[in-house]
Amino acid sequence: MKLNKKVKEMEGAEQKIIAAARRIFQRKGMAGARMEEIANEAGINKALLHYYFRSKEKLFQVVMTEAKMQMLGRLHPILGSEASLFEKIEKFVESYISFISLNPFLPGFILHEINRHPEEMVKMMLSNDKRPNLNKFFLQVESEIRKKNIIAIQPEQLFINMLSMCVFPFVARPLLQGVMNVSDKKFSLMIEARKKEIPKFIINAIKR
Amino acid sequence: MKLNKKVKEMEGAEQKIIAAARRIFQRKGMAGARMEEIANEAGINKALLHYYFRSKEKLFQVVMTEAKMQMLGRLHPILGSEASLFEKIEKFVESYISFISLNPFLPGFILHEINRHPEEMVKMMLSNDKRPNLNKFFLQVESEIRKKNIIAIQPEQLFINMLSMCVFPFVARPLLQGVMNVSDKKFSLMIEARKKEIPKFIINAIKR
DNA sequence: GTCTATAATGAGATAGAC
DNA sequence: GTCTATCTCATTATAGAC
Repeated sequence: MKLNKKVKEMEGAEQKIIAAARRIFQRKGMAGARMEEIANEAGINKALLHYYFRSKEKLFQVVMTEAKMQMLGRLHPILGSEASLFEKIEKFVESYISFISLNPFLPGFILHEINRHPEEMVKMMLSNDKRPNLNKFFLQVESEIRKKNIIAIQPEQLFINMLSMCVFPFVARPLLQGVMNVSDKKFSLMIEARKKEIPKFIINAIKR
Repeated sequence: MKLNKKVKEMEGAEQKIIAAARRIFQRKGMAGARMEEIANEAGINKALLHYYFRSKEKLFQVVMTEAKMQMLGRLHPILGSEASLFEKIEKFVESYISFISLNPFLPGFILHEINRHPEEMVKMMLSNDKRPNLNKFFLQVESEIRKKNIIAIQPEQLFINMLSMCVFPFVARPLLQGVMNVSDKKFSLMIEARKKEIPKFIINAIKR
């Protein structure tokens, strides 16, 4: 779509709009976002939004498609790799938390929008191209169970536990900070610590 | 507000409206909900909504206040009780999952709205009355660590892990089902199983 | 491509009859 | 208390000048 010539600073209006739309949509959701707000955030005019993207819906689709690819695209490479199970868990947690730290509103955004249109959204998430390769991971877990290296656990449950512990703190951050009475600074440190703590926790939980 | 005389079936318009507002707001959020939709869901007229509750905002506050009390009110009784740590974990997980199973959209609703207005919302959540009594739980964890009954772990991290595993599956249900290719029926069974699986998982992870 | 001005629609809120 | 009809304003979208 654009010749990627070193990608200087501002890539023109189109990219500024997408960047702005990302920020606004991710924080407020499709229904809560205002086209004018996005225009202001991008430092341009409302009419330009419609010039580049025909409608709010279209602009939303761009942001959502990108979001979904980022969140799901990261599942495959690691969980489908050839690494050992424990190594895989360590790599996955570390990499997933690192990524979400850079896009903290992404998970909440996706989850909220999916709840508003479960059928279409899920179909859209999975149809396009690469359906996450969880089977390899699941088979590996079952194999380790048979070899008595880990306790008996449904692979799906293990996966849910791992994903929950990685993602939930971001989705629930303000609430958790409020309930536990924790500062921004301390919470960030705790998130950072979780990159190592979660794998330890999981491996402790399942190893024999 | 009403004499609770056996609470027959339909409790009049006011209750029907609240019930409808709950369903719509919880699924679509404040911004995504439509007054007309709520009216239809309640089987009454738009104007009646404004007769009973002056505005959309007021109606929203009713639903949100109720929601917050239900979610946070359940933290104290169990985590602040006199039970042993392991027992407490078992009780909490079982009870929290049971409750959310009956109100599956509640967590996502609260988390989304908090993200839209972090300051006010969190203040509102914690001000009113009972701030969750997590200190007792945290001290208990530290005591068990000193007694070498469990491994060293930051009590906050343990709490986050526990809450994540309980709540996240509901927030992310459609996505998880899509990614793991699991039917409604099977997912419900998995949730039910988690009441026992999560405590086992946690206790395995922390016990010496 | 980018703007200003304006049209078109959507949705919350009110008036007034019954 | 409950309804129909209507008002008002916010927001998406377009027209048209530059």
